[in-house]
Amino acid sequence: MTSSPDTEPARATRPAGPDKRRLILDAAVVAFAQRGFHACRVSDIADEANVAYGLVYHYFRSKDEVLDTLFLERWNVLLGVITEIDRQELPARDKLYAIASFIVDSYRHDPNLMKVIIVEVTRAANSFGRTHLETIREAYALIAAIVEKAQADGSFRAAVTPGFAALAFYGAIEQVLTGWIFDMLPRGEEEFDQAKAFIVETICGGLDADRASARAV
Amino acid sequence: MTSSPDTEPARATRPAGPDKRRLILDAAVVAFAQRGFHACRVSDIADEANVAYGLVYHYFRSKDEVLDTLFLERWNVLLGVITEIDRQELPARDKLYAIASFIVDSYRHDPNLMKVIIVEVTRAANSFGRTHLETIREAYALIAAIVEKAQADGSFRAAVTPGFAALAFYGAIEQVLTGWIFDMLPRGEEEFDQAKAFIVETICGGLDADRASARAV
Amino acid sequence: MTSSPDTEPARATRPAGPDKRRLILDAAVVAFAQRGFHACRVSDIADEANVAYGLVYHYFRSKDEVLDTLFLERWNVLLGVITEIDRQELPARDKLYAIASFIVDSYRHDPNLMKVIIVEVTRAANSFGRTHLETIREAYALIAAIVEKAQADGSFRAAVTPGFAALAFYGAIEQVLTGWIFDMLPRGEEEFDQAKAFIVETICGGLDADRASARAV
Amino acid sequence: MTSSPDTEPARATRPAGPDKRRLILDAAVVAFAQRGFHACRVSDIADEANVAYGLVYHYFRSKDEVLDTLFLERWNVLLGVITEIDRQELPARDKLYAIASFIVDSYRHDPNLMKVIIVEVTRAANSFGRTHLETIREAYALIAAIVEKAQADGSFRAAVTPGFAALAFYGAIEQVLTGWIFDMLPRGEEEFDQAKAFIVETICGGLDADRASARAV
DNA sequence: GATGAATGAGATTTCATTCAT
DNA sequence: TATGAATGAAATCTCATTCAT
Repeated sequence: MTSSPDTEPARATRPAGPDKRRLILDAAVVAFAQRGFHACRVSDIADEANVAYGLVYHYFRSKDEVLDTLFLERWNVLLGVITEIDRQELPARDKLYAIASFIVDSYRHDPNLMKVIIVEVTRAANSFGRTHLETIREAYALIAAIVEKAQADGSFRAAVTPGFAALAFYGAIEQVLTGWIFDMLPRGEEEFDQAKAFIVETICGGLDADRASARAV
Repeated sequence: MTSSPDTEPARATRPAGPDKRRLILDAAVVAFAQRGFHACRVSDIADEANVAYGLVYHYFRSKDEVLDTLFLERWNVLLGVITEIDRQELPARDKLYAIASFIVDSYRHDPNLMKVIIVEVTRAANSFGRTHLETIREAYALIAAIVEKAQADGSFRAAVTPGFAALAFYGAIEQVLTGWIFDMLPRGEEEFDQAKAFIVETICGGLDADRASARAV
Repeated sequence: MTSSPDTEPARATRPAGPDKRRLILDAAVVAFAQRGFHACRVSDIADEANVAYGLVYHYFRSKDEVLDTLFLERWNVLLGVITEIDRQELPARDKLYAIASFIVDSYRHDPNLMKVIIVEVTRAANSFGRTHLETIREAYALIAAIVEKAQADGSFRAAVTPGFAALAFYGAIEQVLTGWIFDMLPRGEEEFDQAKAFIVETICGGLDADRASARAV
Repeated sequence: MTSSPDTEPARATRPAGPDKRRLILDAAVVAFAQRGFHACRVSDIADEANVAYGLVYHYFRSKDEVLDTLFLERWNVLLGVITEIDRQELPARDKLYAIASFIVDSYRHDPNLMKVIIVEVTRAANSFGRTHLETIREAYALIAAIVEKAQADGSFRAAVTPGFAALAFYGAIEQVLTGWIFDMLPRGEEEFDQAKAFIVETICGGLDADRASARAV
């Protein structure tokens, strides 16, 4: 893979040693994943991090800010990765594969974090999702741009709009992650790799045996 | 459309007149959609319904039960509709179109209800989603069965498993609804109909211009 | 026995037939005994009586009034019985025995009612006990009068004041009932009769083997 | 007196200074005594202690736990004292006197606490009394053991069983306290001392002038 | 930096009581 | 009489946040 899913930019700007701020963020991922953001008390985070819960307020203004931080940290990595992928000379299909691959690997690497991001942010229409709407959108836009270019150079059909294609593509990914999050789908190295392929295959290849049927409706 | 999205079975089992229970359920949809389940107080529901909030507890054991009721009512309609669609003599692609159509029309008819169901239940991995997991799964299974039969009769390629195809299909739909819910996508009669077509076109037709590239991975 | 413990004066003033008021009172005894006055809802009484709970408010102004009625009904019977006993030509010891006997038989006849009266009224210093203080006192006064006369005629020693003797006597009875109420003491015909004798024996006979030791302190 | 009634073991295990936990317990005694456990809100306790009511939940899991703590603290002192008294070389009558003395002095020292314990626990057959049944029983058992030994060595008559004698003895004490609690009996140094003597005199000496009448029944 | 005692707004839920039918 | 839908005051308990140490 071009980009590793475990890039942790926050660590770079912080001194080595017992970084309590990082400790708290990592603990928050576990705690939020386990109980959900609302049901998770600040003291649950602190317990998980083995620090006094007053310390959480030393590093973060509020419980919300902890989640905001987790989301932005990770989402910015995603945006960077997509941008980087798009910069390479690759067929659109391979770019989409690389993106799916990065997200699936993100889940493989830290399932709790992806669970929190999806459940508590990207689908939370009344709270964090609304707050971070623009940031979330950027990802769709980058994917749409990839599709758009592919349609322009003829490698993708123009049957659907680029924005819609991006939506469907990302939706398929999120749905697969949701399947894992809910224990509805088996997890494992093989499953992860198969999922990447299937996502791209479904969205790019389509289900129809006979493409003639793929007339615009 | 074969099946109307506004079937309301509960109404049939209740006497006519000022059905306060229905009134409360409908008010809950609005209140939950507006503020989210957690941020919504029982008194918000009561205010919306113009009843004393004690009455909510006369008809429902708890705030949870209100959401459970809303979800089950609607999801059972969905399951019935999918079953009905599958029973008809139609190409698989048309069945999928009918399903996408029903869900999109459900949103068109009552966007708040669909918002609540998606945001508070089908994606709420730590609360209601977990509770209703089996019920949610049934829908995927019904869709997967449609794909499976189509693959057996050769109308669909076997590039991906039926379960996976169902996931991607439903994921695309939910993502489109999420786009509307977040005001990221324009809404309107045209957009709704286009979405139905695009969902099916993407999943069935695929993005690739050249199907040769659609080799199994 | 001189006086039967199951006199029910309320019944006399009411018409025969399906006396719902009586039904509710009897149901209240069961309900209060089972859950305690506070934990018992008005609907529990109604359920026990098999009537709608609105009816409770047709016959009684409040939940409190139901308990008040139960207590007064029974306590007035007790006062009447003690008065009647005192009127007879009997040794004081036998009078005390008759009183203990009546109360124990009351418990034998309707343990729930006595439980409610003791637990919810005669020991409830902050609620009903305070309300009915004067009525409760009358019983002690009647007993004290018996002791006083016995001391005057020399059949009882004057080692303690009559009021105190009455208190100790009634306290012993209530404690025995409490033992039954809590399932700390075995219940049964034999135990009931033995209790009557033991109460009188303890209070009148004393524990000391050597009465010489019974000097005033 | 051998044992002081104001032993406060909890204080020993806590640091000096403004012990808020103790403060809350002491305030709870006042508040429970004043309004009764049920009518007393947690905020009444907090007000009485001059702390925010959230602090009550910092130290105790629930309002129930506050009462449980108060009861157990005091009852364990009682059990210790009775055990200690029994260990001494004393006539049974003097042991009973010492016990009555301790309990009466407990009331003299902290009437509110004894009121709460009797009204809300030892007589509360449907709530705390049931919970602490075994603990309450231990006191009766210790008293019964004293009587039993006295019967064995001939200093007490065997007219009644030890268990019954213990019940009557404790019942007389509780009834006297109840008299004070209800303001039915005058309180004062003289009355307290007289009560101790009267309780023992009644139970041990008996009321009968002529012991000949004290035949076993 | 680090701790956790202290605060108090705010949520759910219960249930006595009223009242239209 | 009899019913039970409707009301809403009030109570417990939770937990984010502050702050003295």
